[in-house]
Amino acid sequence: METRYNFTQTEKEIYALWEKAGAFNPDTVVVSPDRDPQEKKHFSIIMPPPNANDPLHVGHALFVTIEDILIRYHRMLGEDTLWLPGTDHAGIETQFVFEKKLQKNKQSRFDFDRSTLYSMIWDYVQENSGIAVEQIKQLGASADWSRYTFTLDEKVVEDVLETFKNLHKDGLVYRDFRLVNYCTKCGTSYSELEVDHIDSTSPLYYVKYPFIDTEEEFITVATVRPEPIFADTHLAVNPTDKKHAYLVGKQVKNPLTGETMTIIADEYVDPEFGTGIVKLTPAHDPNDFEIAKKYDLPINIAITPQGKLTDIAGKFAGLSVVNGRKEIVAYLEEQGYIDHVDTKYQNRIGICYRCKRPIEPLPLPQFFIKVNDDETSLVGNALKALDSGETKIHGAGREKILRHWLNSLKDWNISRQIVWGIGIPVWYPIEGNESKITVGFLNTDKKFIQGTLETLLEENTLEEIKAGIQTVLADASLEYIVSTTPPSDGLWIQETDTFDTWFSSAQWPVVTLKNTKPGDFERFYPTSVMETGYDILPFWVMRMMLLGIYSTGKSPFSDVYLHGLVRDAKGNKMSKSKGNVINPLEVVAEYGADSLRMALVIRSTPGQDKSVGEPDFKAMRNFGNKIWNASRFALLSHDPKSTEAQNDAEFYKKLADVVAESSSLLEKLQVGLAADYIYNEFWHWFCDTSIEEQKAGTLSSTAILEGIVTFMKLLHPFMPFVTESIWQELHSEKLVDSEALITTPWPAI
RNA sequence: GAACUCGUAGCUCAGUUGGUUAGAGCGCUACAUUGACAUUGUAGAGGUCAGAGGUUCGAGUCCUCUCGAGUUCACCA
Repeated sequence: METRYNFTQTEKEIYALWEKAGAFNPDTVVVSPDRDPQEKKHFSIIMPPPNANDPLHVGHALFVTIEDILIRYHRMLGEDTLWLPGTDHAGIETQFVFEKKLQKNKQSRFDFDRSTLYSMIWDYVQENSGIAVEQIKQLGASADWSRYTFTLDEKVVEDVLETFKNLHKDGLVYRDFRLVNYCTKCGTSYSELEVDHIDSTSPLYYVKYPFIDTEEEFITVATVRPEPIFADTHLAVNPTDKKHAYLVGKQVKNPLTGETMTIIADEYVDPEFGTGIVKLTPAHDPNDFEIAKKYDLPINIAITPQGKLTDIAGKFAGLSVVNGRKEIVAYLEEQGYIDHVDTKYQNRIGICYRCKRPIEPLPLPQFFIKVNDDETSLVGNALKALDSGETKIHGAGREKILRHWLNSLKDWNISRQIVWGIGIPVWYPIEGNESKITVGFLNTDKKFIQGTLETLLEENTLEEIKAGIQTVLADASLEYIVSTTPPSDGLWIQETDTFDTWFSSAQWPVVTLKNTKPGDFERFYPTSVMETGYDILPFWVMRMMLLGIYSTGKSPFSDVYLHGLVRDAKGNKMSKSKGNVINPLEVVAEYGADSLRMALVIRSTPGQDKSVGEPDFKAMRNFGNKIWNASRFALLSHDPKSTEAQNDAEFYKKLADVVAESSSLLEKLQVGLAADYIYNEFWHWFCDTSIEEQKAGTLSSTAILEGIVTFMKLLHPFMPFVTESIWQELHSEKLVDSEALITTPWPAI
C-alpha cells in the first residue's frame, strides 16, 4: 500500500466494480444469503429528479450523499433496498433556457408551431440529460440505474394522464374562468406558490371622479393602478361607513371614458384606507373580481396576456402597462383629474419567481384541482397522515410549516401556457362553437394568424390550423371531454395548455414504481424516506402527499428528511454574482468524492443550513488519509500468531458500543451526528488510543485488525470509495471473506 | 401583522428523549517526530452556552419575557 491514499486512480475503478457486482440492483444484490427473503424489510428512496438538462450543483451533491448513506446502510443490513433515480423535464425552467438559446439566433417560441417546438426542446434535453447522471455517479451514488426513469417516459405520461382523468371523474378537477397569476414575460400562468412578493414604493394616485349631475363636485379615489381605469364601471364604499353612505347609488363619470359609473356598497372596502372609496377593476384584482361575481358586474379586460392595454383603452390601446400608466397619468393630470400623488406609499407587489417581473392577475379559463372542500379532501387526508404519524417530517419545525401550507392552500391551478410539458388531455367540440374558440397558429406561409375558428375557417382548413397550432383558447362556457386519445366522432380541437410540472412530479413515487418492473409498486410503496431540500416542501413534498394519497390511499413516504441549503465557509448564500459557488466536480477532482461527501454531511442537521468550504474539504481529505494509514498499520502489524493482550476485552466492548451507537443514529436518520460520532471514535479513540496501545503491546494486533474491519463497515456509507479500496486490499491479503464491502453485512449489534 | 428557525470557543458549526469535568473542524501557543499517517502526534490557551426570570434533585437542552439575526407567509385600493 502507498503511504498516501490516491483517490483519483481508485474512484472510477471502484464504481465499476460495484456496478459489475450488481450491487445497486435489489434484484441481483446479495448481502445476507442465509437470510429468509420473506423476513426482509424493504427500504426505498425515490431520488428527487434533477432537471434533465442541468449540470450538478452542490445541493445535488448533498442529497446524493445523504440518500446514499441511508441506502448503503440499509443494504448492508440485508434489507430489500432500492434507490430509484430519475430526471425531470422541468417544464418552465427548461423551456425558458431553450428560449434564451432561440433568442441568440434571433428567434422566439412564436416562430414555431407546437409540435416543432416540442421536438426541438426534446432533442436539446436529450443532448444534456446524460450529464447530470454521470455526475451523480461520480459522487458514488449507488442508485439502481436499471430503473432510471424520466418524467416524460411514455408510461409515466400515461399514468399522469390517468390520474387527471380520475380526478376529473371524481369531481376534483374543474375548469373555470378566474383571475390567475400571469407573467406576461414568461407567457404563462402560475400557481400561488410561484408568485414571490417584494416590498415596493409605488406612487399612490388620488384620482378625481366628477359626479354625473353636478360636474363641479367630485369624489377622490386612491389607486396604484390608474392604467385600467377605462375598464372600470363601478366604485365601492363600505356600507357601514356613515361618512360615505350618501354616495351609495350615486353616479360619477369615468375620468378616462366619460362613461357613467355607479357607486355600490360592500364590506370589503376599508373605510380607513385611502379615501375610503375604491374603484373596482374586476378583471385585474382578485378582490374586485369576487365583488364583481357577487353583484354580477361586467368584467372588462384591460390588459392582454402580452401585457398590453386592450382596444377599449382607446388611444392608449397597445401600450405596455408601464408606458400606459405614464401616459394615462399624464393625461389625467392634464385634464385636472389627479388630486395629488403620494410618492412614498409602501406596498408589496407580486412578482414572477423566475423573471422577477410583476405578476399580472388576468382572467383566464384554466384547470384547477380542488384541494380543500371538505374533510375527505386532498388536504384533509394529508393532514390525517401527519396526525397519525404515517408520515413524519424531520427538519427544524418544518412540520408546522407544512401544516400551515396545507391549511391555507387554495385550489391548484395546473394549467400552463407552455409547450414543454404534458398536454392536458381535454378536447373541445368545434361544431356550433366556432365563435367561442380562439386560436393562434402559423399558416402555410408560416405567418402567425389569430382569431375565432369561425373567421379562420373561412380561409384555412382545420387541418392547416391544427398543423400550425400555437394556442387554443376556448370559452369557459364550453363543454369539454377528457380523453387521452383524439375523440373519433365529430370535430374536436385539443386544449393547448400543458400541466404544471409539479402535477407530474407530485405523482413521482407512484408513477415510477408502477412502471419500473412488475411488482415494484407492491414491493417498495410506500417508500421509506423522502429526502429533499426544505425549499421545495410546498411545491413538491406537500403535493406528493396530496396526489399520492389520492391515487393509492397511502402517503407515499413514511419519513421526510429535509436538508438545508449549502452555504459558503462564511455562512453566506452561494450565488454566481458573489463568486462563491462551489462546483462539486472541482472538489471531487481535487479532494475526492469521499471528502466532498463527508464535508457536506458531517454535523449537518435536517432543516438547518450548512456551511462548507475549502478547510472542510481538506480536513476530510486528511480523514480519508488517516483511514488509509490506520489500515496500512493494521496490515503491516498483522500477526496471525498474536495472542490476546490485556486491553483486548475492553477494546471489544467499546467497539460493540460504537457499532450500536452508530446504528442507532442512522436508524433515527441522524446522519450528520452519525458522521461526527464515527469520525471522532475512529480518529480519537481507535487511532489515537487503540493503535498506540497496540504499539505498546497492551492490545493485540488481532484486535486492531478487527477494529479496522468493523470501522470500514461503519464508515462505508459515508466514505464509500476509500473504505472499499481498503477492503479490496484486505480481501487480497485474505483477511476478509466477502468480495466487496458494499455488499458486506453491517456488523452485528 | 403572523409563523418558523437560530443566537454555544477567534471563525463555521454539532450537542437526539433535560443527567457526571460542554465537543469537532479551521485558526492560535509550546513541544515532539525519520517503520501507519507532517494530509502526523502530545500538551495547552480560549466558552458566566445572547440576557432576565421560572420549572426541576439537576437546564446549553423545558416554559415565559426581552434583545439580536435569518427564512417564509399574509396584507387592502
